[in-house]
Amino acid sequence: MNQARLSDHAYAGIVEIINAQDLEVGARLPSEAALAERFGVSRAIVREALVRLASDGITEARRGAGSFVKSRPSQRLAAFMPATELPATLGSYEVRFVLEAEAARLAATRRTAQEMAYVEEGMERLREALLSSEPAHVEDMDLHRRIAQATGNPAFLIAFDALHGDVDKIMQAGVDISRSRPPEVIATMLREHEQIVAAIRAQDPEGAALAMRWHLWEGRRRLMP
Amino acid sequence: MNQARLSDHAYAGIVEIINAQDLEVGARLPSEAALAERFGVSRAIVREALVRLASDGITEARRGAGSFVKSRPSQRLAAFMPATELPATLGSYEVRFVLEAEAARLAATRRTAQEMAYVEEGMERLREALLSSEPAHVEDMDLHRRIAQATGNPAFLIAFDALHGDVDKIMQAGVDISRSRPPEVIATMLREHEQIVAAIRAQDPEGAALAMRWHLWEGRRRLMP
DNA sequence: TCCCGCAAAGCTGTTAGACAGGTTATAGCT
DNA sequence: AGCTATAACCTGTCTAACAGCTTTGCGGGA
Repeated sequence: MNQARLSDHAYAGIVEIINAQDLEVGARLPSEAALAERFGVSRAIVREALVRLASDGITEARRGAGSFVKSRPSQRLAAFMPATELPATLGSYEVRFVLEAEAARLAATRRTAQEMAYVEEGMERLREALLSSEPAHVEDMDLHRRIAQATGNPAFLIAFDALHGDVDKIMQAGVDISRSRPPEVIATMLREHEQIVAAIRAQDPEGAALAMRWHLWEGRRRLMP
Repeated sequence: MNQARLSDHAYAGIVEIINAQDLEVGARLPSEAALAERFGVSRAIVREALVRLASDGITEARRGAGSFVKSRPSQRLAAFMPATELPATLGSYEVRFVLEAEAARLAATRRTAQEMAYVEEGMERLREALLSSEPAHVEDMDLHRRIAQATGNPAFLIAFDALHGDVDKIMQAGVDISRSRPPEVIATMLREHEQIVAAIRAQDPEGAALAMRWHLWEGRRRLMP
């Protein structure tokens, strides 16, 4: 791993100030200079942390006035709680069931020819990766992502990418397991994906949603029988 | 709106470099000094952008070596495409339908007494805010968030928070509209929320999901009749 | 010719100080 | 008391510099 930047400490420190001092939404943070002194770093470092906090929607800076709390970070996990602490093998699947099944349904409904080609390309890559019996979790996730994209609705990608870390972890685990397993498992995974893509190709919304749900369900079972 | 920071331009500029020059994952970006010169800003600004890009998982900095592409941002919209450019009034709703309906269902299934109290508290705040005929979009969103939290599954919160910006924008618009509307609209919104909470209280999964879907559907209709 | 080692150049990480331009609070005047 | 001007403070940005790490390239030895 990369060693932590000072601005990461500043980021965490500011979050802790908000939580520990129970700053309400709208409350003003200490000035950049004050924060710099408190953390024993330069103002530039504090600014790097504040820019991240602002882009994470936690704070908001008003020129000349100060930085203000925009939303309490107390339960905003994404930014600083590592994915390992989530009940990932179960938790993320629950969200993926509904999210990706709906994405598959919509992709089947209104994919353009171009989006379909993009999905097919992802399927082809996954096929090659699986048949070479190499770890294929990157290609796997990429195909799911392409399907989300084929909905034409960026909001699906936003939600998908937010879960990216967890999804990644799950698939990594899935690969580690399936690699030490008979090849029929790999063939099954391939078939499941092909059914999803086929339904999208055939513009069959219910079939696509069903195939996606089945695939995710089986995937979870493979992980924790 | 707040006027844009220079680091926002730098952020978008770097993203564009990656896309336009088709930099593969692992490719090296121009040095901070080079980027600063290209954008006509100081190195500090470029660093603020790079820290954000790194925290967004798009780039990775290696001390002494440079910054490298970690994942292609081509379609990672969340970070730099302003929510206004999304088909928010439609797009985000599509995701919220499935996501929040499922959250309501699960909340009804396995909420603890403590989580229920947390939801009730959010409902009470929303009631007060609506009855005082003040803008209540913060309380509105907060209640939805508490329901997502009552699932006990952090992944729902992650997905919810990812859509936070859009949801916020939608609700803001909703408030702006409903404030200039007859009070029966406000009463209706209140009733819809109360039905959702009541279903969760009664541990009625299907009722909760249905009420949530109805509420979101009506909410969208109120925005774009 | 090929390989190894070392030095130089380049890069990120961080600091200090400065100034422009905006906001807030205060002191003084009416 | 109410208003206004001004001073104090804050964010946004720039410049210059240095520490520590990595890569490059050159030169010498085998």
